Amino acid sequence: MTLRLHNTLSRTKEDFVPLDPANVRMYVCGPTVYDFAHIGNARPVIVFDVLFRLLRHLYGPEHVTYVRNITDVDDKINARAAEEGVSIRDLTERTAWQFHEDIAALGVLPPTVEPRATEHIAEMIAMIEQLIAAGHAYAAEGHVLYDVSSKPDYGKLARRSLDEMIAGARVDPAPYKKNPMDFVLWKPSDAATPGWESPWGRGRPGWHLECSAMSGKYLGETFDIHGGGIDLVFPHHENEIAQSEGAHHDHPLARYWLHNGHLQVEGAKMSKSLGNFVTIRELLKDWPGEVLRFNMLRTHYRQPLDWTMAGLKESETVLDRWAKNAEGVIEPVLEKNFLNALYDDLNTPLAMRYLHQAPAEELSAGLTLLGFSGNRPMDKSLRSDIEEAWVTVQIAARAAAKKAKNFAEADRIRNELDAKGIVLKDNKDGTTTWEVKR
RNA sequence: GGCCACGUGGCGGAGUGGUGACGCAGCGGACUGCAAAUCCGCGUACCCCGGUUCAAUUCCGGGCGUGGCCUCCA
Repeated sequence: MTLRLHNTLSRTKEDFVPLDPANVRMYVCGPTVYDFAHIGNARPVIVFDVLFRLLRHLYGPEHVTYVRNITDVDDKINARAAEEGVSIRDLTERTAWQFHEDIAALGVLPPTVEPRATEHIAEMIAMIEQLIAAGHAYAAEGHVLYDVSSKPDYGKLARRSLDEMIAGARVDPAPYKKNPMDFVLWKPSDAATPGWESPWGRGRPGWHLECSAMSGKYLGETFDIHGGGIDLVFPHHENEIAQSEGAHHDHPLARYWLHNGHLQVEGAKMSKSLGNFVTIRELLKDWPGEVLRFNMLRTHYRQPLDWTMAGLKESETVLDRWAKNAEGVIEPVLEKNFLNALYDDLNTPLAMRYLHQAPAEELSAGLTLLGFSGNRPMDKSLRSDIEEAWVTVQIAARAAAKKAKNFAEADRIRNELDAKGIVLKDNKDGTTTWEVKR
């Protein structure tokens, strides 16, 4: 069974054949660091982490290069820094740090390379020069713009013609643009805005440029997989293609384009105006990171996902049981049906189906491949107000009461604990364990 | 307005031109002093209307609904 991936370029599933099996290369668009990452941001991070792990399994850990950037130059960053009265550097450093903490809690492996936009300004300027030389870009009033009419296949990823785009455009075209769809590669910065010296004056790069510059630097002109959220198909990825292919003699940028679906929260679009913006950080206060990860993988990555409290509870129920069942496995075994499900365009819900009736060895191996520790202890740290020693004493007292057939006292203790959110479980072997109730 | 996804049982969620995945919840049983946990067993579905077909939840067309993109966005 070979790996098959849904390619946005062709809108079909294709057999995955790497350019170089000794160096499988993947690029995923990372966060713009100006605020806490929300749960929607976590979806591509988790989904492509699973793909990263699967590729490492298939080709060997040392034969996969995964690049995920950090965007630390952006007008939203500038605005937020001004708002908070902090330096841009402080804001981006702090936010990047928070992002790393959050996704580490989700069981996400660090990528091979995590480049930052501000450290690749020279590469971006060089790329602009290549684009101008190739006739794909022009300077105008301190800006440099990409001339979309210079690339006949512009729109091939989004499957939209220039005419359609222009007809649907709702923004006023800037006067210095030759074509309303031309997009910015470089724009001027005033004294208060971060900027770098360039042949076109002091300025800063356009949003799309950094990904082209950094993917080219670390993965070469053509690499295997490019991933991101479905909203990035247009304009971001379309423009990345235009830039990279324009600068690289039309060599294709990436061979497989993968896009994850969006998520909703309790049936509604996540938006600031609805006040239902959920950050990873907030969720981690109430749920173990692995539960969030599990909840994300219960739905196929291309499907829309409704993020709900009920879903999280169900995820925790199943994951707790699995963790218990997989405990103490010495020799994990990857089962064929499970693997084949993942090979079929990362069908994690189907893969989990096989885990449900898998013996402990297969369960353990499956959980590990999906990025779960496989023997997660019950996370009691979420309720710091519970004193474990006291609970242990209460359990002992109840055991004594039961032995003396004083069931009224035994039940009283159990009820008291229950009122504090502690549920007792009498195991078959005569021991009693406890869990935190939700 | 233009382009594009999705619509499966109480809930979540795969998949398939013809035998009702799987999970959660629920119900019944075992176990238990009684429960919980655990184990065994059970039920209910394919948005609407046409079309193609011996046969459609699955293919095609239309409708409705939800969401995405077209402007910063995972």
